[in-house]
Formats: sequence, structure tokens, C-alpha cells
Amino acid sequence: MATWSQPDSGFSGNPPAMLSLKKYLTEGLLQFTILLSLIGVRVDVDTYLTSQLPPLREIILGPSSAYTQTQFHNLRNTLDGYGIHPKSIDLDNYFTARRLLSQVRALDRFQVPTTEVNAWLVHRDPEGSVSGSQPSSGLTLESSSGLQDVTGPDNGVRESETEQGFSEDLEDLGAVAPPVSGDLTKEDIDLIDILWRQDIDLGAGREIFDYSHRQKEQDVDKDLQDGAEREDTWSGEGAEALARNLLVDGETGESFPAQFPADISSITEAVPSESEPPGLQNNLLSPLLTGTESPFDLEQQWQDLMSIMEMQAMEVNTSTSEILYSAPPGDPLSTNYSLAPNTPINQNVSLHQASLGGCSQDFSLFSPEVESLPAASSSALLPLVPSNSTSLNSTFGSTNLAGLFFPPQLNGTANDTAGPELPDPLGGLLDEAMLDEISLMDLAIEEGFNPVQASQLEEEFDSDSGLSLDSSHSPSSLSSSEGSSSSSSSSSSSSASSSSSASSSASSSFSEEGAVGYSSDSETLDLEEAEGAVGYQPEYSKLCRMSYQDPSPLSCLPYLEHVGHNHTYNMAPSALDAADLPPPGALKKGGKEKQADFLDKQMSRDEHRARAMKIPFTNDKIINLPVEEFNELLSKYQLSEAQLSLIRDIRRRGKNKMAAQNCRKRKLDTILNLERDVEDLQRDKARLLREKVEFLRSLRQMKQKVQSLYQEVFGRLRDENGRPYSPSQYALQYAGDGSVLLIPRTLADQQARRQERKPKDRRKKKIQDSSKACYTSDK
DNA sequence: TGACAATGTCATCCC
DNA sequence: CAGGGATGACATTGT
Repeated sequence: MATWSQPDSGFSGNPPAMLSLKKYLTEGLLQFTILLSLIGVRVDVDTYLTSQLPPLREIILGPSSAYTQTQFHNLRNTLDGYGIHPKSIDLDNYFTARRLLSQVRALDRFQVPTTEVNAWLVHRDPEGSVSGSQPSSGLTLESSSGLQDVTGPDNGVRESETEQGFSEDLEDLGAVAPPVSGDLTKEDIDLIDILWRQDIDLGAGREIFDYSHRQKEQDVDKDLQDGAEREDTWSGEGAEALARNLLVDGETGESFPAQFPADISSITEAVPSESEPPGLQNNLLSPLLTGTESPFDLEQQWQDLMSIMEMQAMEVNTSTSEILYSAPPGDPLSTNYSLAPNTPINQNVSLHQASLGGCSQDFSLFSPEVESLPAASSSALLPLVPSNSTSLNSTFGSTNLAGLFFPPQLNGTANDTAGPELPDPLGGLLDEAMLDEISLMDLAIEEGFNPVQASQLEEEFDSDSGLSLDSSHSPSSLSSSEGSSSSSSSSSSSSASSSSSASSSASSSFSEEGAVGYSSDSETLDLEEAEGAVGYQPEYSKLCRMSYQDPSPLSCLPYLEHVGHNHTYNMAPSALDAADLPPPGALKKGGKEKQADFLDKQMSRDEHRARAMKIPFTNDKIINLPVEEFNELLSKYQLSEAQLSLIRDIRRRGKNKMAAQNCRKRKLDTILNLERDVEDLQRDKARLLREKVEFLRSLRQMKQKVQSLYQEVFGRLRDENGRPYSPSQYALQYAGDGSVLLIPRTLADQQARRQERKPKDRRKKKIQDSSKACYTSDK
């Protein structure tokens, strides 16, 4: 009660006060904005200066419900601690405290190079604006330093996150994609790039894919290459090969070796091998991989999520890899490759992707391995590898382990190494990871919303269909207030209705949550009236109670005059009482009339009606008495039909009024809970993404090990003449009993294809089922 | 004066 | 079947 009058003084609309407050806010805002920008939070000062306090409040306090943006005459919100009223003079102290706090907190962050942070902000801003405000769908994983130009929506998301001051989330995500890549390894960048690219490939950001920009970069890149000839090979032959490749796999799922020239013959080989990795169980790789992955069930999960898109992406991959592979050693392309991890990711890697979709993800992922790969791979396996470009070979070798098992069977030319077959188990995993990412992105789309967006969404959601609200607020996140609200209301209505005191206490406990909690005052009031206390206590009764109980009631009247709406039944009891029984001695001279007017104003329409109809008892009783007592009361008096009708209306309206208040309070609670849930989910998502990156990293390491093992084993094999086996004609295969067999490659290919089809079909079926399920659920 | 928030009221569904 | 809770939609009122 003591604090209540303070915001009210702000309500009076004192111009000088508002002016100074505004001035203060302006200065404080600027300082605060500077501080925020120093720590990487983007703030649009103009927005807040021109459009007011709620956003400011949200910046300071974090997300808040859209319902609580402004809280004019919603005194309960102030008292409830939802936030400081924007007009409250407490704001002064509050700002001071926050500012000092921010300064102190910012102290330990100044080590972040300011210029870097600023550059990041400047760069991001136009990006977000240029790319439009498409609602999220961007993956927040990309390295912010390198992916600026292709992550428009993402920027938006991140900016909004930043605006919301989700420092925790930012830090979480930062572990994955720190804005400053100083401590990022190449692998990190590549992994991040993969995850981000998955997003692009899956169409999440395709529409905003800056093709022209990429084209420009591609041109620049081309300039780096030795000539237009290479370029032609890339765009012409590459596309042709891609088309062919697609055709091949699209129609038969198998290869047509004879139809292809020798230099790209391995493409055909890549086709079967590309898609088999996930499903190849008897492969030598399989035991190793499964052994690696089974602990996490990663592959299984991702396989389940695999879609047809995977196949397409893999095909593209294959053709691309082939093209790249066919490039002569030292070719600019290879240079481009090794450049990938060092330069902004989009500049080189995505260069290809601009036209080839998801092809480059393997590149970006594995290009770092080129340098890291052990030179041991060039031992006996040399025939497998283009002798002149170890790095290239390592690249492909590392990425396409499957290719090692199924090198081109056709014309085993010297260079038809298994290398080119990029799509390997990991490739499949990555593609499945893409789908995995989709599911995460589903979260991200919501998660990507900052709390404000989320609350807006929820608001729309609420306004559209309140049904869901009811069901949605029941879940685990249901606040205690929710429970208390329902319990108190139900108890008061049903069982407790027989006992007025019981209902009073119930609603009293509920009052802490605010919606129905008017009871305490009215309880006192009712006790004073020696009547059955009921949980019907309008907030106005609180105010009136001040005047009623206060030794000097008039002292608060001026405030009340400013505050009071006139929609209150609540005033009824006190108003009526006051009208009927003027406070003894408190009124003096004109004050009496004044108070009478005021109290009259405070009466609700039903109060007036009741008085006009000379209803012999208070509206409070009418509304709050249990049915039995209510009927009993009615029977005590001789009431006309009109009076009875009015009394029933008053009761109905009064109850409904309380119900509406409870309902609104519930709705607010629901919104707040949902906001909290969104934050939790955002945290969870960030954590999951981090874990995923870790998994991918370990998976890649496993693949490297497997590959080197394979090469070592294969390289040591000798035929009866003591000559090494040609990797183009033979392959190692893992048998079910744990033994490793050396079999002709054609045979291995056939088996692989056979085994490959099963998982494919299974996957398709799964997808169909799931889509069917979605359809039915939508229905 | 229009936008907006809070609140009241009605209609309706449901228990 | 009446009473009443819940809630969407609309109206009213104050800022």
C-alpha cells in the first residue's frame, strides 16, 4: 500500500516530471546503449527513444510478456513485481543501479577487442536489413565472422537474440560459433560450416541465398585460377557430369560405366558407392564405423531421419568431387580447397555450392584434413592414389572411405582411384545430420524467436484460439499459481461454497497470484459487516479500504480520483456502506459531498442498479454467497420479479467478472511460462548443437583411422606373384564373422548395391509413414 | 484524437 | 437441469 501511491504520482501526468524523466531516460539510454554495444549487444536507441519504455524495460529486465508492456493503472503488476512501472520514480534508482551494475559487469569484458566487436555489428546490421526479415529458419551455428553474407535470416535471429540480452544463450551458441574466430580451429569452422550449410541445403535459407554475391566471389575465385579453361571445365563439364550422374542414379540407382569417358568414369563408380555407405554393413568400414557410432546411435538416428534429399545431395557431391578430383595436381581448385578453412567459409566453399547445392559440405568439412592426414597413406596404396597430388588424395581418401572399397570397376585406369567417391558413410551421416538439423531447426524456428517474438507469437496464438491455452498451460511448466488458481476457484465454487470462510481463505491464498486475490481486504470487510465472507474482492476494494480503514480516509481520495475506473462492482460493499453509513467524524464540510460523489463514482453500474431497485442487500452478498445461502437470503425478502432478475444478473455478472479476471491472469501466467519454456528450449538446443559438433568431430577422427587402417592393410596385401593388388580391381570386405576378405570389386559393388537398397526402401517407407502421420494429425 | 491497455460484459461451451 | 467456471469476442473506460 505504501508503494502504491508512488506510481500513482506518476500517473497524474505531471508534465515537468515527465519531461525530466524523459530527459533522464534519454541520457541513461544512451549510456546504457553504449555499454551494451561494448559488450556486443545491439541496441537501437531511436526505437526506444521514440517508441517508449516497454522495449527498454525488456532490454534491461529481459523478455516480458506482451501483455505487460505498459501497465497503466495496472497497479497489481507493480506490486506483483512483474517489473518497475515505466513511470515509477523508482526508475531513477533502478536505472542508476543497473547502469552501475552494467559498468561493473562490462569491466571484465573490455578485453574483447572493441574494434572487432564493432566491425561485427556494423557488418551484421546491413545484412539483416538487406536480406529481409524472413522469420528465422537460419541456423545459428555459422561462424559469424565468415558467414555473414549468406545468413540473412540468421542475422535477424541473432540480432534479436542479442537485443534480448540473452547473453547466456549467446555464450552457449558462441561455443559453437563464436563471433571471433580466434580460438576456432579449422575443424571447428568446417563443422560449423557443415551445420550451417545443411541449413541452406535443406532449403531453410535458400531463398535468401545470395547467389549474385556468390557469383561474384566465384568470379574472383576464377581469376585466381589459371584460366577460363578450367572454368569451362567446371561449369560445363561439371554440370554435364552432374546431370549425367543424376540421371544415372535417378533412373536405375546404378552406374553405366560404358557411357562415360574415361576421365570421369569414376563418377559412375561413385554413384553406387556414394549412397551405400550408410547401409553397407558388410563393408570393412562397417564394423569400425558401427563400432564407433553405436555408442551414440548416431548413425541410426540420422539414418532414420534421412530423406530422399539425402540422395540428391550425395549425387551432387559425387559429381562435384569427381570434377574436382579430375583437376590436375596443383590445380587452382585444389588451392581453393586448402584455402577453404582459412578464408571466410562462404568465399570458397560455398562458391561451388552456389550452383551445386549441398555439394561442398564435404569439402568444407574435410579440407582441413588434407594437411592433417598422415603421409602413411601413400605407402603400398599408391596405385589407389594419384601419386602426384598427395593432398588431394588424402582429401578424398579421408572423406570417401567407401570409395576405397569400391573403386571404379570399369577401366581400372591408373588414376581411377577410389578417392573421388566422396559420399561416404560420413557423408551420409552428415546428410542425415542435416535432417537431424531440420528437426532441430524446427526448434530453432521457435527458438530463434527471441522472447519478444515468441511472446508475440503466443499472443497471436492466444487470441486466435484460446482452446490451446487451456491445454497448454496445464503442462509441467504450469506454475503454482495456476494450480492454486484452479484449486481455489474450484473449491470455492463447489465444496467450499458451503463454507464462506473456507472460500475466503482459499481465494486469499490465491490472491498472492493476483488474479482473484482480493479476498483479504474484503474478508476483513465482510467480517466487519458480520456477513459471510466470500472471495469476491475487487481491486478497488483495496483502494477503498485504504480510505475506509485509514484514520484519515480523505488523504487518499485525490489519488483515488485519478485512479478509479468506474467498472467496479468491487466498490460496491464499501461504497454502499460508505454511502449508507458515512465514516463518523471523518468528513468535514464540503468534504462530505466530495466523498459522496467519489464513492458514488466508485459504484459500479450494478451497484447503481441495485440501489435504484432498492435491493435490500449488498452486491457482494449477491455475488459471493453460496447458492444455498443466496436462496435463503432471497427467500427472506419479498422481492419483485424485476428485483429478482436484477439480483440474478448481478450475481451472474459478478461471478463472470471474477472468472474473467482469473482467466486473464491464467493467460498471462501461461505466456510467462511459455516464455520460460522457450528460453529453456533455446538452451537445450544450443547444448545439443554443441554435442552434435562434438560427435561429428569424433566421427571424422574415426573415419580417418579407418581409412588409414584400410590403406595399410590393403597395401600390404600381395598376390601369388608378390605384387600388390590393384585397388581398382579388388576391395577389402568385412565378413559377418569378423574376418576380412579380399574380393573383386565388381562383386563387392553388387553386394553393396543389394544391401544398399534395403535401407533405402526402409527409409522411404518411414518417410511416407511419417508424412502420413503428419497429414492425419493436421486433419 | 487515435492507439492501447485494463476491465466489464455477453454468449457459449462444458462440467 | 440449474449453477457456475472458462473463455472468446466485444464494449467501455482511462491513459
